[in-house]
Amino acid sequence: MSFTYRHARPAVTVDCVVFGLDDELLKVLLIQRDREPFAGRWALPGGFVEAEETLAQAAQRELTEETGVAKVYLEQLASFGDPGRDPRDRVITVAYYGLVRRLDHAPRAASDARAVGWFPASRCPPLAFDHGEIVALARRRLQARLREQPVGFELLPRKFTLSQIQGVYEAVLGRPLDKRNFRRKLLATGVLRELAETQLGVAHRAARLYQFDAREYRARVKQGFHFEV
Amino acid sequence: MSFTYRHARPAVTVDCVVFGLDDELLKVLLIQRDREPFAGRWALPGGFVEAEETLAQAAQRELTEETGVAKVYLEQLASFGDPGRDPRDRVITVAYYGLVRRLDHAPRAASDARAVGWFPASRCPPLAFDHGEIVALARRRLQARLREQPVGFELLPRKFTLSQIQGVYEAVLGRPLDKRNFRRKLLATGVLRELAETQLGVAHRAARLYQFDAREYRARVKQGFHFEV
DNA sequence: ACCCCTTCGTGTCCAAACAACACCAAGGCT
DNA sequence: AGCCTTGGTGTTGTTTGGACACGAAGGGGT
Repeated sequence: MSFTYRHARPAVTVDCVVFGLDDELLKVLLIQRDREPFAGRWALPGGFVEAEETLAQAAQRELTEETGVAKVYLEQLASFGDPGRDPRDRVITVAYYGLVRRLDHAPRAASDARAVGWFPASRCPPLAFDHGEIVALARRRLQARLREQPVGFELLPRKFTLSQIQGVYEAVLGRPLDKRNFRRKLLATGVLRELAETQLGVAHRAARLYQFDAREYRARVKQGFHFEV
Repeated sequence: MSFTYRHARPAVTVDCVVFGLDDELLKVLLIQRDREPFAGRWALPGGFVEAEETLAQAAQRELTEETGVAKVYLEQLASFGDPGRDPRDRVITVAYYGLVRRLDHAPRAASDARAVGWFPASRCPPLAFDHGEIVALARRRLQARLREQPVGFELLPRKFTLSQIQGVYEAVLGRPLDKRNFRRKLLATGVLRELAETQLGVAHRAARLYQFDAREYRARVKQGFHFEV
């Protein structure tokens, strides 16, 4: 029997919630839709899954097609499939969230995006479909992940100061942290490599630069180490 | 333009990883498939999403249709959609995981299940599709959830002893816990109501019964309380 | 009636982790 | 030279976490 075909098939899409940091403010990358439904509305970059790609590949591809942002750290968030979430038809979307170093990427609108922009994560414009809900979930997930996985570094340049990484945590968690306690705890994880360099071109004492040591991190994880801040 | 129809549509299914407890051993509810592909193989209960139901509803429905197990605590786990995970066709599945009080349910095979059975979570038979991978992820998620959300009670009768709930934690986490420390920590959360009753019909000193106080839990959460064991 | 066996229920101490807290140093700018 | 900004550093008191042992209760068996 053609069991496979007995059911009306929903369309399947992927959507990406991409976070970036800007002046210590957490922002989300959005596109302005060029087509109905919701033409002119801001929305998450995303689109239909093609036949021969994985879900994660589809997310990367759609993100790049619509915004020019490529090679991003992406992780699956959740799927949304309420009937009626898309007025056209039954559409089930698999949402991903990701983090980028904003300066490494210059988003440009393409594909069916009329424009691209960064918006404060806590104050997005009204979004198309149920994308507002997806962004809200992504923020909560990010907050939880940040404390248990070394993902905060993805928002910073490869070399960063301790003050910068503290800024990341404060921006995402939304509360100030104690400088001394934060440094002690983060350095105690042993996954930061202290560099010989310091900042350049700042109008005050230059801070030491650090780098996340992914190799060391993986080695420690293998031995049961659990990152936590 | 019929943008909606430009893409070959994958089929969308839901699958359920239902955990239950049995003699302090964590088990998973599986069905034996009656049809190709993988006829005769054990697999997760699940099936195609219908047009007018949410994903969560589809999960509950399929679970009940195939195993008779109804009204289960279910939570979305993740989606799996690699091309080739189903030999028939492109199939994307949204996986859910859930917890049941085993004594409240007497599974019976139905629909396209030839048989139903409970298997130790750490020693399942070879499973159809990528279901082994899904079970593995569900176990990891359950371990994490158990420590941060009061979900362990879902595996026990409504009234339980402290030794029983400790057994739940030991079964899921896979390691023994100290009785006095565990009790101190769990009671300190303040979400257990101590009942006037004790166990009946045991051949030794009867233990006091407790009940999870969901109302109190929600009230505390609203005030920023974070359950943790 | 007595003993036995099993499970219940309880408190202390030490170690580690955490939170609060303030001042001098460096270095560009005017 | 002095100013202004940010960098970098330790101690202390409090809280939390983990190790650890024994008498009490109560049904079963003799």
